[in-house]
Amino acid sequence: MSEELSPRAVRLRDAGHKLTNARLTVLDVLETSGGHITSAEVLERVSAVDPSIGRASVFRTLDLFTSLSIIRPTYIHTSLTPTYVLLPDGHHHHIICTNCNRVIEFEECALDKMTQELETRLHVRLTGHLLEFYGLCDRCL
Amino acid sequence: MSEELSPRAVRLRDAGHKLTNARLTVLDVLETSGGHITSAEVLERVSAVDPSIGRASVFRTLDLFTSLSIIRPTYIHTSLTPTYVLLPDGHHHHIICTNCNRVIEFEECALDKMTQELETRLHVRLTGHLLEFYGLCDRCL
DNA sequence: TTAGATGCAAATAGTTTGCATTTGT
DNA sequence: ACAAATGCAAACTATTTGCATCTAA
Repeated sequence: MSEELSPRAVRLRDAGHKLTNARLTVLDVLETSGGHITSAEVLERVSAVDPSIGRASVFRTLDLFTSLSIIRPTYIHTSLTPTYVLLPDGHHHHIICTNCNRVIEFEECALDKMTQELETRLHVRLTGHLLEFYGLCDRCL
Repeated sequence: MSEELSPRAVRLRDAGHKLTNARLTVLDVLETSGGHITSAEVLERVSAVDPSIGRASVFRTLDLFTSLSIIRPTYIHTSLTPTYVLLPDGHHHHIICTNCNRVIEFEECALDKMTQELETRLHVRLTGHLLEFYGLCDRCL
């Protein structure tokens, strides 16, 4: 089985985890999802690709990826289900419209200095971040 | 019933919602909780204060407060339960240790300019934000 | 070879809903 | 007075667990 390994798959393997079919499939679904996806959608797409992969493994994989900071669960509007956000380079930024729940993504990086400052001041090692803004989008103003 | 109204209670009333016993109790529990609290803890403390308040009302209130940006659900470590974070002045910042799940809060405000820049560039009105960093705390390094 | 990961199905837990009743304004 | 909110309990849905089996390294 010699597919191209995505950088995240390498990260996974380097952290000492096996590159199983279930994990690689979930990873691929996440990576081709555009960045925001609910667990229900992951389940659906995974079993479209390979129906033999069980629900439990998908959840176990999502938990594993979360603990590795590969993804991050966040709330968009459903209270019952989180949305998983891929953390592309260990970070992610978006705006959530509190009226229509639209998600607007944006790029920035004023946080690099802040990261360094916090690492020094608080004696921590930071590997990623999520920045969410809440407000009204142009359509809802 | 003429208690002192907290600024958030005023905000609630001004948004056209009734100041019911259930809502004021949930608000008080949140405000005296230190800022991070799960729905289970809210339920527990609310019914310790007034056992006649039903579960459903607590959830309805948490949803209402979320939609008003009074609180924000976020994931700390359980995948099944979110943690509600009070948004003190419409924003909140913390670091989550991905090893021990400790939450470290910090102050900052380099985001004010970013907020203004985004409002202009993307034609949105922003009312709050949540900034989460992930990494290892001093005890886990 | 073997620790780690899986799939299944049943169990669990958290949240939501419908509706008759109550309450804030 | 009356729309809005409530409490109850049942219904629902998402997630987790235990365990025998399988598989990547």
